[in-house]
Amino acid sequence: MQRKRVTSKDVAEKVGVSRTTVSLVLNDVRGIQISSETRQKVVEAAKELGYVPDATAQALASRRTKAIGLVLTRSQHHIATDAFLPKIISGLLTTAKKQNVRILVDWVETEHRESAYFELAHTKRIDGMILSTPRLDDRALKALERVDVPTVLMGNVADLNLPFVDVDNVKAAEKATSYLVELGHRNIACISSAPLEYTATPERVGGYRNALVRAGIPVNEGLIRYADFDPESGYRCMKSLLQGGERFTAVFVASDNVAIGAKFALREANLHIPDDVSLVGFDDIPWAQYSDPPLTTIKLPAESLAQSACTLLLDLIHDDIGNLHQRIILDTELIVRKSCRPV
Amino acid sequence: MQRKRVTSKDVAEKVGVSRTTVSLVLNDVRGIQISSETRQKVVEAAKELGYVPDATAQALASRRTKAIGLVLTRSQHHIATDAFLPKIISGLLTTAKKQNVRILVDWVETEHRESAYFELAHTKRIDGMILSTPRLDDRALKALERVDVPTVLMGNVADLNLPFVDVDNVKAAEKATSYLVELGHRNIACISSAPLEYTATPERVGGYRNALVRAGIPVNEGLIRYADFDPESGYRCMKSLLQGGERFTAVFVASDNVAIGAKFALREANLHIPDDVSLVGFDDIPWAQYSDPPLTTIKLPAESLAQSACTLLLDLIHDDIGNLHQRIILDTELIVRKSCRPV
DNA sequence: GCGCGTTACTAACGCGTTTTAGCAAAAGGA
DNA sequence: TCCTTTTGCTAAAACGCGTTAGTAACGCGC
Repeated sequence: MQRKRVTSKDVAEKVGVSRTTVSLVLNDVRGIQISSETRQKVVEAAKELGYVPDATAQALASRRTKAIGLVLTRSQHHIATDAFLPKIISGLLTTAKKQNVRILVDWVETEHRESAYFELAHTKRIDGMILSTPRLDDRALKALERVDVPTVLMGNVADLNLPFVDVDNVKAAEKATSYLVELGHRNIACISSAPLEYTATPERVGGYRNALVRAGIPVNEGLIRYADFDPESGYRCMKSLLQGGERFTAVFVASDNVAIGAKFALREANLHIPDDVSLVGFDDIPWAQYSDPPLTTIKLPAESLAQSACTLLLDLIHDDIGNLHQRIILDTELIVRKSCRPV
Repeated sequence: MQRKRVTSKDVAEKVGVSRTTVSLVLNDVRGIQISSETRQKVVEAAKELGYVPDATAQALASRRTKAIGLVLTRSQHHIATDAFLPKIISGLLTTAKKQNVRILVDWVETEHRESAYFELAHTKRIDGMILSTPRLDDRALKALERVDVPTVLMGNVADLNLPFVDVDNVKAAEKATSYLVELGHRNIACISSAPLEYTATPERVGGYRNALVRAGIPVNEGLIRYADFDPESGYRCMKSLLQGGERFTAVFVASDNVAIGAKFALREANLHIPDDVSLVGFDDIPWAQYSDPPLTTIKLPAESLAQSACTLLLDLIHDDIGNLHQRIILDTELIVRKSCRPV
């Protein structure tokens, strides 16, 4: 079955034209004159022979790989339990497909980040890259500013001059917390989605603080815990909160995935939602609406986020220069379900 | 910052040798004689100049892209809600990284599958591919047998002569169902993970049937429902079961993700787990152990599955001929938690 | 019948590697 | 001394495409 590869040369010979003509026709190059008769013959011959251009040769010649990288920087364990990744990939896939671009998932290990970004850029396997959940302390990121590969971040890093796509985490967290305040809660705890190095964390916890301050409620640091993405960390945080001695009637958990564990800890302590404790989540993962009771949460438009990131990146790649530091902020929405009640 | 690309020519000139020598040294080609003095000089010069080989040129010349494809065939919605994908990706990433191979996620739309597989193969962007959750009616799969790109399936298709990696779904489902039988249940319902076209479905439902038959319990077709991967379909199936009039005291749900929805339907009907209904799941997604009550389920080694698939594929790529029809079956384990009780 | 513009192509180079074939010098053996 | 190996390297040919510069043929106006 190892029938020989069909190259553009074969097509050219079959029609009796040059390879150049074949290339011009098939790539639909504008501003070039080829009789529609020849065009048709080329197209037909190509189809007949089953000609599929060799992607690597194309890439070498055109200096475009038609592939973009999704770069993950977290640990293997965190990737495996990331309730979010499927949506990102789905979003990326849909807009990439439309533009006839492929997606390369790459994983940069925590240890040698600096050189990894550098290599990623110089290897030229991809035309651009999307970095998900950047960290504040990622010094390697700074290097990216000077690297010539278009990059967009999913999630903002304040003092970095790169284009990014994000939601307004501060506002979203405020919304969630204010909702609890409006229900009359005054002792509201907070469990973050991740450690402080991840940019979304200070933003969301900040929003929580803002909401309290605005309502004239003093912020009690003893009611704040920092989780680490997965349910297990949520479980630990909630237990710590419960054992901490500080009283609370509501909790804002800045990640639904974390909330899964947090909820379990409440249950274990024989506390009921929403009767004993009100709970607001963040993300609106599929589980949220089938949770018992259905979880009130902030809906984070993950797929749109990915799609925007992808579109922005592709613009960047084609413009070469254009919107060098564009920022896209998407809206979030509070989905009220049944995990909260008035005090 | 557009400093010129460093090519192997630059390295060669700096050391005063030919490009060939540079290539031989840097690729550590065996059976070739180069003085260790020259070797060292080349390595140093490469590092000094920051030489990173151009992946596309490498691919064109060596006819190896050092990339494998993960091909998804389901709908966008199903990809977005796939609680499984992160583990697959994590598993793939770890073994791929070790072998210095990249992962390309590709999505073949349902409509034009046949040509899509063909193109994927001839494009030569990838050295091989992994197909996840194949479907029985995928006629395009047959074409894959004759295509010259190494392929491994995650999930078996009985009459297909391709290497695959899978768990013994029949046995696993038997294990789960038998567990319920042993607890004294006789009216056991079953909700599948997916429609019948997906190969795991008939296998798992088959295992459920086997267990009943072996215990001398007649199979009641009215107690079987077919879900569609996501929680929502699980919710629908359970509701349908509840409204179906047939009595049951236990349910085997062949997917934890589906169980999320099924559980919600039970709750809505004011039925308690395990007091009113015992529940066994399948997959052991992170949620399972933090569910209330913690879900007894079959642990499907997703990451190992992905790793095996990746290893097998890479073997196939390198051997060219070797284990052409290898099959790897991984073990599953029943994780007993608290969602079941004796009648 | 000459100049000029347009139409419809092609020759040839470039992309940055890997790979094949081979060669000069040094070493070893008789 | 002459012949054969071995050692250490190189020149040149792929690899399969994109692209630039250029040209042949033709029509048209004068």
